This record gives sequence, structure tokens and C-alpha cells, in this order.
Amino acid sequence: MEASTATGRPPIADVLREAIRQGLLEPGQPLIQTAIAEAMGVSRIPVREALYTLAAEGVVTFGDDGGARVTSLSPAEVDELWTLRALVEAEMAPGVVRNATERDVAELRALVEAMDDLDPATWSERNYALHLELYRLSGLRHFADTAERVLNLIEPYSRVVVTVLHEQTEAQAEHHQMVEAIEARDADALAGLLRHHSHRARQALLEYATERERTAEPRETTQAAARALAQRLGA
Amino acid sequence: MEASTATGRPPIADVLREAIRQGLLEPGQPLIQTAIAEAMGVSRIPVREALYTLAAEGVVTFGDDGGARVTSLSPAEVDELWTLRALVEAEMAPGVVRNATERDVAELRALVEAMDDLDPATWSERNYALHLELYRLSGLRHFADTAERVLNLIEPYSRVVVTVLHEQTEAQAEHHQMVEAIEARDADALAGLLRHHSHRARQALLEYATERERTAEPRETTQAAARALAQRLGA
DNA sequence: TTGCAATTCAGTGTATACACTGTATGCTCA
DNA sequence: TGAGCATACAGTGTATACACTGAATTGCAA
Repeated sequence: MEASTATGRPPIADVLREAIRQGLLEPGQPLIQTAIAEAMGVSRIPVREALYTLAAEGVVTFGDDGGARVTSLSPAEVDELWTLRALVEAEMAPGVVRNATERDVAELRALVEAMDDLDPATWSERNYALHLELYRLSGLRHFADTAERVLNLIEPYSRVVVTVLHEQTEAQAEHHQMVEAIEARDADALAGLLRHHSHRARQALLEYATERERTAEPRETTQAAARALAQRLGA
Repeated sequence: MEASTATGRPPIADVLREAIRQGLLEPGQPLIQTAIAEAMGVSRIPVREALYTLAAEGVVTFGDDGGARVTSLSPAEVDELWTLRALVEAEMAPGVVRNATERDVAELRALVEAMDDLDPATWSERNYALHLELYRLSGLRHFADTAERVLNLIEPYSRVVVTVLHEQTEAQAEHHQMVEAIEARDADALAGLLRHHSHRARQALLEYATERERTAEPRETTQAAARALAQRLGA
């Protein structure tokens, strides 16, 4: 996708996309045009255009009231997106293996090695960049676009996996193996690794979700609301 | 995707998307904001927003000069998209088989039967609607979004297949088989049919492309330009 | 006639201004 | 006190207006 190149210029969409992907803007958070415009030092017009772009990409959702919010995904949707990601990524493997030059392989290896002992936040960023690079290498523009879109949608949710579960170590091990597979020109191995990569992260996220379900107070939203209401009435 | 629902209201994007998908606006054709605005009876602002939406969907491309055009795909890209379509569609099969009620099956059958002897243009429209319906039934929103996006991109190119090659008959036969598979709750069969469906169309398109390459006058564009120039000079 | 410069023009990018909608606030009246 | 109504406000949707850019066109000089 390469962001601004394909869709049109305004970097505003890029800034917002980044902020959403990195979790600086949380899912469900309202995106007020005037506020964004002011913060960015532009009028509402380019902001609106950015919001429409992001809405088409799925990371922003317009509600019935016309207001835009950061897209909020259900666990089922996140799960679905992980499946989609695995499917599309795996299919790109032959292209990657075919197109990667020795130089590319060396750069990938350097990239992966530089990730070995990073804090979760930085690692997540590098991880994102690494996968985009793989997409690029595949030479399949539309597969790459699709995968990038999916990645942007998942990111705010998958960071949890890294931070909480120290998934990072396992993922790194797989990254190293991927580089080996590419160097060995073994497309099937790479595809398998990519599939497994997603599958494991997906499992981890599911476990985390159910764990959280059990641990955290159940029926959080409605019960909390009820409690708040009761408190207000009581006060 | 359900078009306007997800992205935000302006029906302008829907109108343009339809026009592009149906080939009323040809690939490569410039989309002049003022012209569209005037034709639609609105100002340029909502037109711009629509263009940004469509650019993010891929059906419109902004050039370096800032101008928007109907996206033009290379044969390789079309081929890639057919592969992607097959991949995503097949993965939706289990969902379709699981969710389709008896009523859904009956409606699908009616839909397919009503397509049996239609002119290519109408058939293409129904075909599009039919596949969207399958996506909807799968219950997989993001797979459905992705597949719809791909469909929108391919449509202007795949119509050729139907019109020129009488592919329609084969496709119809497969549609009937798909309904049977759904009724029999055979997800694997449905997945196979969907894969084959795309695969055959893709093959037909490839053959058509190479055929055209051989048949049509080579270097069409430059030669036509040369002829036009010659004619002008002669007059 | 040809080459070049100045000018016009077509088209886009964005700011400002105004209209509309839903919601919250506060006021009145029973 | 509480229900109902009017007003104010926050936010969005869109039209108009102006600035900018690159390309075509014209006019001029050699």
C-alpha cells in the first residue's frame, strides 16, 4: 500500500493511521474533526479527507451520528483477521523466496538480529516494519496491500500479546527461521512458518482474552454502569 | 463492506464505484473533480471525499500530478487478484455452509436459476450480487470486505470473459453445483468449487489476453497516435 | 517560419463561512 | 418536586472563494 503514495497525498491520514496503529488513539475513541484540524494546524477539509481514507481502510468507523471513531474490533473479528493474515502471508512465500536477493537476505537477517533484545514497544515497531518488508519482497502488490491493511487493523490488539505474554521470544525464534528458509529458497518452509507465526499469536491472544474474561470483573460494562448509576442515585 | 454503511454516508462514492465497476468509466479515465461535482449537482468537497474513499479501496488512483483516474491494472495484477479472490472465497466456505438456513438455500437457488439465460451484462450484475450474498452468509465480515474489494477491482476486466468467451454457461453450471454443495452442507466441495470457479475464469482471461496480444495490431497506442497524426498532417 | 518568453487556463488544495442536526441545559408550569 | 418545552451548543456537511501549479497558447523577435 505504501500509504500516501497509493491513496493520495495528505500526510494527515498517515499521521492518524500511525497513531491508531500504535495505540496512541484507543479503539472507540471519538475523532473530532475540529480538534484534529486544530492540532494539525489545518482546516477541517483535509482532516475529513483523511478520515474517509481511513474509514475505507477500516481503521476508522463512522457512526450513525456521523461522528468518526477509532474502529473497535470484537475478539471474534480480531481472530478472523489473524486467520486472514495467515492465509495471505503464507501465499506470498513463493514470491518472497523467488525475489529476495542475497543482499535482501542479509538485510533481513540484520533486521531480525537487531530485534533480539528489545523492549516490547520498539520490538513491535520493528516487527511491523519487518513484515511489511516481506510483503514488499513478494512482489505481489495486492496481496501486500491486503496484508498491510489487516496488519493495521490488528496491531492495536496484538501489542498486548507481546507485552503481556513475552511472546516476543518465540516470535523472534521464528523470525530467525524465516530468514533461514528464505536463504534456503524453501517457499513451503517459509509459508509454514508464517502460518504458524500467526497461529501461535492468535492462540496466545485467545488465551489472554479468556484469561482476562475470568480474571477481570465479569460483565464489566453493564455492571460498572449499573454500579455507577446506583452510586449516583444513592448520593 | 456494504459500501456506504462502513465508510460514511456520501452516496457519491457509491455512484462512482458502481460506474467504475460496470465499466461505464474506463480504466485510466481521468476523474475531474469539477466535472463530477457539476454532474452530481454538488460542490467539489464531497466529490473529493468520495475520491479519497475510492482511492483507499483501490478503484481510483491519484497520479503524481494530483489528478485522480480510474485505476488501471496490468494483466499480472488482474491475475494476482483472481488468485487472491479464490483464496479468500474458498476460506469462507465453512462459514457459508454453517450459517445458510434452508430459506437462504432456497433463495440462492432461485437467484441462480433466474440467471440461467441472461444477456452477459445482466448476468454479470447478478453474478456480482450472488457472490456478495455468499460473502454475507459466511458471517466473516473482514473476509467479506476483502473479497468485495477484490471483486470491485476485477469486475471491469472480468466482464470481458463473459462477453467474449461465453464463459457464462460454465460458470452457471458451477453456480448450480455450489447451491447443491451448500444444501448438502459440504464445505470442502463448496470451497473446491469456488477455487475452481476463479481458476477457470482466470485461465480464460489469460487466454483471452494472449489471444488479443496476437490478434490485435501490435503497439496499438503509438500506432494509432501515429495514424492520427498522419491524418491530421494530411488534412 | 521557427524559437522562446509571457500569459492564460485548467485543475487541484485548502481556508472560511454558513446551514443543519442532535443533545444537553435550564426554565417554566403544574 | 418533577415533567415538558425552549434555548444554546457541539459537531458535522457543504458551498463559496482564493491560492497555487503545471501545461497549453499566444505573441513577439530573429
